[in-house]
Amino acid sequence: MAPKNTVTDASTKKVMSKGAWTAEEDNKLAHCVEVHGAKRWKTVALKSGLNRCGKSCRLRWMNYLRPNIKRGNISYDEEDLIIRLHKLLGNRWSLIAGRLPGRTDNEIKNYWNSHLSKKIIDQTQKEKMPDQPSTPLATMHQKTSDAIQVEEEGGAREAWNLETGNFDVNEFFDFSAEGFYWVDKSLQLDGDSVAHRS
DNA sequence: AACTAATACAACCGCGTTCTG
DNA sequence: GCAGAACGCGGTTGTATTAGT
Repeated sequence: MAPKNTVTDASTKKVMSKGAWTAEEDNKLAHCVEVHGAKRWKTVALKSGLNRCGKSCRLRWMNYLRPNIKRGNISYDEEDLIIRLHKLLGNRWSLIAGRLPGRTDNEIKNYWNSHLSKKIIDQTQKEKMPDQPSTPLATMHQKTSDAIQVEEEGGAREAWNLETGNFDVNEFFDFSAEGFYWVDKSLQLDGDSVAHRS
């Protein structure tokens, strides 16, 4: 029987390592990605000499080793943006991460699950109470809700399909350019570095 | 000091989508 | 056009660390 920290790769039948990455593995992976590029993960996994599957290599690179990864606390602005984007996009973490330079989908997903989902629930409960306190989170949450409500009531834009309850992301973002742009300016952050296109 | 619960985050897993031969 | 391989995403789990009792 294979040890607990191994897994058998379905395609090669090889027994692969799993679990936490060591500094040595990180170095090997980083070097191999430099040579072969961050695309052919099967090749990277093979050429690196690591006993890891391509999937694992990709994940490690994307979430930890990639250049320009921003580590550390999520700022107020970032948190604000995550909340707004989640309201619009739901659990589409990679899309949300694409809007936050240096942040990974995994990091945002973790942050949401451990911090924000709880905050939102607490806030929702408080909002049911009269004379709710005006916390920054409540304000931003309300602002987003208001923006969406205006869309619904105005009916000028049909991002929300009132019959089906469906939401069309393309009505809020323009994905045609690299990155994406706010179509709805009301949801743009103050001082947002990505320009609003009109 | 020891134990338990809560929290944070890295990594794994399964599945849908896209690519390639 | 099809099948298998590879990729990418979101959900979930595992574990180390911290806080509370």
